[in-house]
Amino acid sequence: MPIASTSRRAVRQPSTADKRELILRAATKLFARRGFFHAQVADVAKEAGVAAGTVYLYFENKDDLLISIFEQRMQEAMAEANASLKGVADPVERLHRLARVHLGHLGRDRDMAVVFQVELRQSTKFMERFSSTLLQDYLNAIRDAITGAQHEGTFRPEASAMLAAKMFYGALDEMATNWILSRRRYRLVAQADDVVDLFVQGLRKR
Amino acid sequence: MPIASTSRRAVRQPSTADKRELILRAATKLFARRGFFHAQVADVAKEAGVAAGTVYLYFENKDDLLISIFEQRMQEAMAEANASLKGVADPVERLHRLARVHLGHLGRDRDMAVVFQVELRQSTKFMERFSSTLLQDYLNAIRDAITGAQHEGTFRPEASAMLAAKMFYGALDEMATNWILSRRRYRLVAQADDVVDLFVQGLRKR
Amino acid sequence: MPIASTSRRAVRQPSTADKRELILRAATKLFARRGFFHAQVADVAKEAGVAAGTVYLYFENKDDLLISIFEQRMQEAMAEANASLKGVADPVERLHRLARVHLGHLGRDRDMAVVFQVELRQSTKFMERFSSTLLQDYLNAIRDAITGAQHEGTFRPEASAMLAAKMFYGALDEMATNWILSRRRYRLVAQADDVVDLFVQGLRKR
Amino acid sequence: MPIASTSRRAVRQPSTADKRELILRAATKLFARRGFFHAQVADVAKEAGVAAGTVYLYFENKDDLLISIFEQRMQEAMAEANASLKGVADPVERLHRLARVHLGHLGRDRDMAVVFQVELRQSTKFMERFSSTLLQDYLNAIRDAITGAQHEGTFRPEASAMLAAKMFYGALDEMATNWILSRRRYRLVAQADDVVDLFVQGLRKR
DNA sequence: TATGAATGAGCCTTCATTCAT
DNA sequence: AATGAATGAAGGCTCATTCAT
Repeated sequence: MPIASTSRRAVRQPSTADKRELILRAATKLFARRGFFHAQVADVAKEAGVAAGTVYLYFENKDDLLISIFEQRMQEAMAEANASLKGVADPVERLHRLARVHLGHLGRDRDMAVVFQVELRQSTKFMERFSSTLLQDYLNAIRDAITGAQHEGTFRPEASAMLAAKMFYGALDEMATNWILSRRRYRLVAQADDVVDLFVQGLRKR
Repeated sequence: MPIASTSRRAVRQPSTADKRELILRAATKLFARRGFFHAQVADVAKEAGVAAGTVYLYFENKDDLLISIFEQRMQEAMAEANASLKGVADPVERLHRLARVHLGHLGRDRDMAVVFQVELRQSTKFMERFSSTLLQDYLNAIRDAITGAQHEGTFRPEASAMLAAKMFYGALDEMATNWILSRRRYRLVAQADDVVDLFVQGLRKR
Repeated sequence: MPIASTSRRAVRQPSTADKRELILRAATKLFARRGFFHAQVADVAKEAGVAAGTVYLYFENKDDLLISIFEQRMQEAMAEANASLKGVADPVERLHRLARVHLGHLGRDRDMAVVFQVELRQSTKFMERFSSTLLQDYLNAIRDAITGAQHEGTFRPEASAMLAAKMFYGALDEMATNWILSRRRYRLVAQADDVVDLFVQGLRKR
Repeated sequence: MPIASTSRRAVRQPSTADKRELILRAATKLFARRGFFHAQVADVAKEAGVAAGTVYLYFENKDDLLISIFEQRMQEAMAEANASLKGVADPVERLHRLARVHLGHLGRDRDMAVVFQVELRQSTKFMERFSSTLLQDYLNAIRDAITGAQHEGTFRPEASAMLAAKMFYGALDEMATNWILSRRRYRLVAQADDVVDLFVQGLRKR
């Protein structure tokens, strides 16, 4: 037993939370590489180093595995976004921060990105669940920044803030999808500022 | 064989092409409503009014059904796009035309839109196939319009045309996805011009 | 091909009804010998000479297999009973006929008897289904014979006809169960008359 | 902790025997309500307020649980029967006593009755075990009473005592099964005397 | 061409049992 | 003695695909 150990966790005895996370990572990897339907629960278990039945001690069923990946990672991304926005008042800067967190988060873990950009969209069931809750919050955050900029006179007041927010999200989403489908290996987050700039400036010469 | 009949089509005997189309429509409907994996080939056959085995006279396998929906409809959309662009020189107008064809095509058949926006994205296998061919052509068409506008001095030359093209596509794609997931029933194509305008003008006040 | 074949059935091409019966017989055999829960559907299929999936073309699920054995055989027994009772007015003789059909039917097919006496009673679900319908009809038939004999003055009027009917059924049922559990091989139906006689005469000396 | 406790039992610390009984009661309840195969050992443990593993400290396996219920309760019933018969010489009265103990015992605990009348009969394995030992003793006791009555001249000598014994048992068994399957709530033991009377008198008018 | 009954590989999930603590 | 997390064998059922007619 280590001297001055600060917690029992230090002895590397995998706790319940550890094992859940372990299975979630294994599922992310296999879902990303084989696709949700072609990945077998037994293989997820093997990848996680546990028995097949163990998966069912931590998750309801195979669907729950996919949903849990989404919820777990989304929650982490939300926390990251909130931290990044804290104390930032300038609407344009807030858009930059949101774009950086969005692409930064996905760009950090390719398997997870594949699950988010591909596997989670395989059925309207998952998509509706996603789009009606967390995505709505995200779109609202974008829209609020845009409205804010309109109120302070930076953005054109006649543009529909919600339409613009969806376009903004769609553009980032497309960047992410392009990244996972591309053979080239580039830093996804590097595109964040350019995307925001183009959205703000528009294409037309002034 | 009828003697003076000009074609067998005249007697409304469903021809080979008719039956293929029939099955494709049935598949589109069921894939859209139940999801590709949950839709059964036997049900597609029943919906089309043929026997299960008949599906395999027209299509290799279940995957081929999905791919064929994509290719068939995409081909039609491409023809529509080319017709719409014919003789139009103004780059900004070309962007408008592309957006209208894109959203117009999807907005005309909800089941087909679901297949395009949801079911076709359920595996990187389909997505890679899609993005490396037809999508590439489409992105190039957008990019060319943008480059054209840059050359004629309408658009800012420093903006990356390819990045802008992807953003443009991503924005339209998001409009389509929002439309199929929304309970509200609105005309998707009506958003085409606003999307293009915002892309061209940008958000910032001049 | 037989010369004077009266029907297509004569060519021994197993028809749908044949296959259903085939599976039912295989299920009866395996359920009787291994028990319903320990018998596997795959083995039933193998015994019937069909693929596992084929069982599900004819039956909903494993439970349905058990229920169908019951309903099929019960229906046959009912027909036999009705034929045997036709034109017989004497109540005591009717009791004899019922007992002979009851024990005769079970005694003719040991596997089926095991399913009826053992496997069908493994859950209140099956038992309630059984006892609330067909068994009720059977008990009523016994009771009616008893009531008839009471009205004509042969049987004591103070005895409860329904209680007596249940006892009568219980006694026959016990004979059947004893028979299938016994190592000795005797003719079950041979006990029918003795059981009825003892019921009618009682044990007490007159 | 009480000061003058005379024994650990006094503080209601469940002893080994207590816990075994606790688990047996829990098993009886769950087997009766869900059926032996659908009841899970883990649920039996939960119902008994112990951990799943604990069940295996007291019983070999799940089958042993069912067998133990049978043996435990049967033993109690046998003791009850012996006490009830003690000092009773009249054969007819002995039959009355046996019937009353039989139906009285089952009628006192519905869950246990379900286990005896339904769950224990789910396989020839259990049934053979049962019928070749305890049931044999019981049948012999009935038969002996009948033979006794025949010797003293009360019962007809030409009736087969063993056949009559089985019929007697079968009739009581049917009463019990009817009781557990009936929605009506009546006292099972109340039927004991009527059953015996009818057996002794017979149906025919004298 | 068309049929649709038959196939059988494949997979999710359950749950009795074990065993390190 | 007691725990309860972990195991992994087992099996019911589905469904894409085939093929004799």
